[in-house]
Amino acid sequence: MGATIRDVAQAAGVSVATVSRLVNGTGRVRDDTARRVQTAIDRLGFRPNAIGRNLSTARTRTLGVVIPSLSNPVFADAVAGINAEAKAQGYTLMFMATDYVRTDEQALVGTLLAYQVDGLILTVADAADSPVLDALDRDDVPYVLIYNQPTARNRPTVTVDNVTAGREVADFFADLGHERLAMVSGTLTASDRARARRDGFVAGAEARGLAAPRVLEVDFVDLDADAAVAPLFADRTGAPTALFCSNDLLAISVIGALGRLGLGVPADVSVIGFDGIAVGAQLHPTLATVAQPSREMGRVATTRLLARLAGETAAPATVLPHTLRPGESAGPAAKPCPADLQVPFHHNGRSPS
Amino acid sequence: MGATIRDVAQAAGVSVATVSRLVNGTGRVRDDTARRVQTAIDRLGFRPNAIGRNLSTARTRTLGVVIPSLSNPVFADAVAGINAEAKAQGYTLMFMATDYVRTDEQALVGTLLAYQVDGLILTVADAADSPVLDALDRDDVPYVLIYNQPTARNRPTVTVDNVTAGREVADFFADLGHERLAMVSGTLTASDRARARRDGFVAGAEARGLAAPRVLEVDFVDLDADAAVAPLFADRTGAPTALFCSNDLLAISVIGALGRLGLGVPADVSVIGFDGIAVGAQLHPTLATVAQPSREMGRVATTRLLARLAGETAAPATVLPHTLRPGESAGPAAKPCPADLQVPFHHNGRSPS
DNA sequence: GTGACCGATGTAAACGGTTACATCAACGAC
DNA sequence: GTCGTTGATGTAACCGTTTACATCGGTCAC
Repeated sequence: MGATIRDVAQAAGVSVATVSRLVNGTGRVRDDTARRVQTAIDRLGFRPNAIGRNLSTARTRTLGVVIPSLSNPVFADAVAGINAEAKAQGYTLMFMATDYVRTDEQALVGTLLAYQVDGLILTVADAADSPVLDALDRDDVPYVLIYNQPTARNRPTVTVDNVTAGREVADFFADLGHERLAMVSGTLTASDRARARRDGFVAGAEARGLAAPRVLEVDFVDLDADAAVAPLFADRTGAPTALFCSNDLLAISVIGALGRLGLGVPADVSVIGFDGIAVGAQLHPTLATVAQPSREMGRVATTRLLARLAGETAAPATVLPHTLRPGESAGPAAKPCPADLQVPFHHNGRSPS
Repeated sequence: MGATIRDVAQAAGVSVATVSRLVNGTGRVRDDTARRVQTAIDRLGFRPNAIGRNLSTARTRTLGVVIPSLSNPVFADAVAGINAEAKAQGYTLMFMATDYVRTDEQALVGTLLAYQVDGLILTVADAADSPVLDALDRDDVPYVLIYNQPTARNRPTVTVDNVTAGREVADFFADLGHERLAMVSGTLTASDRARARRDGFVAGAEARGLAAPRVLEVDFVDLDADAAVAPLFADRTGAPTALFCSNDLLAISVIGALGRLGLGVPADVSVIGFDGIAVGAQLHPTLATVAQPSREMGRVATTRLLARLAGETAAPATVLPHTLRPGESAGPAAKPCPADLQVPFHHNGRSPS
């Protein structure tokens, strides 16, 4: 296809070493020689083959990224941040999505490593119990985790404090007068951070003297929100008045399902999500959420990884600040007067058959 | 870092050729030899270096992807489709986002080519006028466009029929009784498809005997929706009652801005978007939109690209079906004065029944 | 004039695979 | 016994770079 360095060298009447030196700016080249070589480069449309370069330098200036899914804006944002920082430093990304199939992590990372990526940025299902990470540690491959919960293994991680955030959500609800809390979470075994959020939430509820929140685990990948949410409200009198969803996408689906169940948000049920995806602020009602600085997390993770590649050793965990962002979807608990309790359900337009 | 094929060969007491043949399944290897080699591979944790392989085979089994942004779910969905198909065929992705900076396209594609991607899938600002595509054509680099508008150059493209879709939106509004239409679009020069949608929309309005829609061009990247939308409604009597937004993200922002202007959707203004991103169906009001099969577009584009890599030549443009998906954000025009009601000065071509 | 030094450039050996071709043993046909 | 064939394996060139080291004028101090 393209011209090689040898073609250029021949055309310019110099050796390949001279061309290489000029192209990379290593070593000095006399001005008139440089001009001659440059002319040849332009004429032949020479573009150095990165593969050849990588092979001889054993570095690719490529970063591997493995995330659960691109369809969730929270990951798309992080990747955007990674991409921006990587680009700024002259690195290119190769990325793969696991689609939440935990057992695929290994193979994806394997592929990336075969391509000799210089380092990896990943979100795994569970950082505390991960064959992939064990393998990376064993082979001394540089990597940084994002979103994952920091563990006793002291793996390099960029994250928010999920436990505290969960606790704050419980406080938030308690401050609004809610007494019966619940959580709707994606598969807990597939997400260490969801577990952390739950732990904080449950602990927070307990600290405020509230009944232990019911925790509903749903299949986030192909979600039937209506069916998933229904059981929570089968028993009307004991039904929760405040729902913590483990992520915003889930919260949005849940709010839709609640509407179809005839439950108003926030009139009957308050809902808060997690992530702070941009679209949440555009919803009606606007989505209350715990916002994570996703783009920034991607940026910081990249910075840390590149620092590590440059030989520096850094702290195991970087914790970035989260923000509990109130929204119209979460309001004060309905006054617990008996009258209210009798009319908790207004059915939607569909005529009963 | 890892063991090389030579290490394995030595450990197993065979030549590198034998190891290579076993690993790739090319050529026969005696059973006991195979076992010996396999043992060595396992023991050393040998993983073939893709760089070395690529250099000698001149193929990388890597696809380059260039899209405007990952933050727009419509592109994230397409990438998910590309990723799925590529993975299924044993290809890996390298991708880059232009962040709508048109002049960056060239450099990004250049980087990808330096990495010797086997082919490219891209969405450029304007397929009819694109130095990047000219260069790719000249160098005979295989690529497939997605989302872009097919042009006279017959470049391989996977898309929906944006013009027809735009016309259908005008029809849709007209059928609902709207008479004053407008469009809010991202920068037209940065998007050939936005132009096509506008052209169809304007033509459709004309065909129905409506006044030419006002077309508002906004900076989509950092959008101040409130300021952008305001001028349309400065004169409230002449203000449009139906708004076509060139994409869903824009529509969502516009709906928010309308609310802050005190305008109800759809009571005062009907809004329809374009793309069919999943979150639209979860909004309140649900977002009317022209849905494109984004994931499928990514999948098909990948299939076509891989076919091209396998030597097949395919049709220039694949047009996938779009769907005008009604939603609560678009409703009948508010009844004007009774006099107007009696004088329907347009009809839809079908005979009244 | 000689030797040290210097800057510009060339030579050739990696890097880690693939693969055309060579080699070699075993076997059967004659 | 010779020859041809076949299957298993080895040898070494090659892919496109980088780079340590060699080379070669020229300049300068003495």
